[in-house]
Amino acid sequence: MATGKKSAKPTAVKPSGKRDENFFELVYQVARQIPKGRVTSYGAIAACLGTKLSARMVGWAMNGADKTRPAVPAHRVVNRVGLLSGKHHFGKPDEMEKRLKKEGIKVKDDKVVDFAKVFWDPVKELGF
DNA sequence: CGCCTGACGAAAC
DNA sequence: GGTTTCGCCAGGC
Repeated sequence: MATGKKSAKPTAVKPSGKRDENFFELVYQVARQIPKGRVTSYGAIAACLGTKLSARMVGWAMNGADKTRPAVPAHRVVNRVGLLSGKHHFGKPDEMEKRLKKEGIKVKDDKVVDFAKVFWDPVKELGF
C-alpha cells in the first residue's frame, strides 16, 4: 500500500467526496450476516451498531447497499413491522418481493408473512 | 451556515 | 384504533 489509496467509493449519496462511511460499513456488514430466508429490521441493525436512536440512518446506508461489493441483501432488511419499506428503492418494487419469496420468505401485501419467525436479530445472533 | 429531507420508531393525540 | 408529530443523525442543497 504505497499510495494507500482506498477506491472503495460506492458513490452512493456522494459521487465525489471522501467519506469513510464508517457508519454505513457497519450497517452493510451486519446486513450481510443475514442468512437466507431470514429478515431483519432497520432498528435491529441500528441497535446492533449502537445507533438504535436513529434507525433512519440504517435505511439510508442501504442507499448504497446494492452499490456495495459484495452487494448487501437490502431486500432482507425491512422495517420493524415487517413491511417492505425499501421496495420502492430497488428500482423496481417487484424485485424485493420476488427475492424474498425466492428465498422462502412469504410476502403478502408488501409485508413479510410470519415476520417474527423469519426475523433475524443481529444483536442476538451475533451475540451483541 | 442553515433548512429540509429521509428505506424508522415509538409515543402522543 | 388510526393518524400525526417528535426524536435521532447525517447528508444534500
